[in-house]
Amino acid sequence: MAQTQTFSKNQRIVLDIVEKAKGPLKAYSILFNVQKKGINAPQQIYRALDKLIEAGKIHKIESKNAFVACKNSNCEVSKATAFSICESCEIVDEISDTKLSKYLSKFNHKKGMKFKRFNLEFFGLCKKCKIK
Amino acid sequence: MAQTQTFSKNQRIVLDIVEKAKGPLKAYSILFNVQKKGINAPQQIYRALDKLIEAGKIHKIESKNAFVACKNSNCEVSKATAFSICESCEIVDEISDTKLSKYLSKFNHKKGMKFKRFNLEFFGLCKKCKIK
DNA sequence: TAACGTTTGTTATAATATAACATATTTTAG
DNA sequence: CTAAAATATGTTATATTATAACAAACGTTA
Ligand SMILES: [Zn+2]
Ligand SMILES: [Zn+2]
Ligand SMILES: [Zn+2]
Ligand SMILES: [Zn+2]
Repeated sequence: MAQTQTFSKNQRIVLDIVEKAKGPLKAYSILFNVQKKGINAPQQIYRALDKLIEAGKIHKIESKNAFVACKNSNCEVSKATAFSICESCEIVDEISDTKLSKYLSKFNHKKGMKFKRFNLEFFGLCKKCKIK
Repeated sequence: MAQTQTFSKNQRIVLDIVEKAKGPLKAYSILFNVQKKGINAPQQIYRALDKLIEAGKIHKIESKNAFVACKNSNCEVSKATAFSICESCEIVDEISDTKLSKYLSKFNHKKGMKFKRFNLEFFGLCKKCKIK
């Protein structure tokens, strides 16, 4: 069972914004959104993000330098993340597919490297953008 | 069969540096390396990189903002890339595993999204770094 | 309450990437 | 061959993303 974790003030503020967002948020857009709450500097955002990522509550979409809330509560997804990304509208969806996750977690490189973690990003066109 | 492609002067210079490098290179490190060859501005590097990536000769390691030469000549890997990354020494290795590639290329998201491309990054400790 | 680790606030700066515009070069088509 | 179009280059400036460094406050524990 996953440990219930307590977060600090800034961490809660950042998590809240990211969870309420419809899509991935950039760090500076988070900053802009929380300036009324007394957070003034990028450091404060990046520090909160670091902790939240470590805790698995937030993931970074590496190809976009943006951040999304984890959809899979109580799972170890921060070590096994997969996303689908629409190249047109940029919508991002976290993929939770047990088979895929198991397949990749078992995958081992020939060169003797044992993997601790992976991140997979799929790109394409979402349903809506295909129609247009 | 893959088309033999001709590259422009700057593109060849950048490709050459990246191919000769032992590991991933950052854009500004490429820039530094080619200043004696008359390339002076980041734009010139990024433009060359864009073309080379499109051509599948170079891949971007998204989690590191760095660039590596493609190991798999004559294949369509730019649409199906996988890398192993050592978290200690940061060595990067392009994975060419037909099964893995097929498995992921066939993978389709439930939400009706058809994927065109994916990028997978595995993290762990390489052989050398495990011993230390 | 003292010591320690964590979080915060703040200023400054580093690192990564793109915009915009003027030229030059190469390719294509009439 | 030659005008037009497409591609590539050079250059300056700027935008975006991320970290360094340091001082102060807070929270926990011994
Ligand atoms: Zn998740
Ligand atoms: Zn879309
Ligand atoms: Zn490749
Ligand atoms: Zn290593």
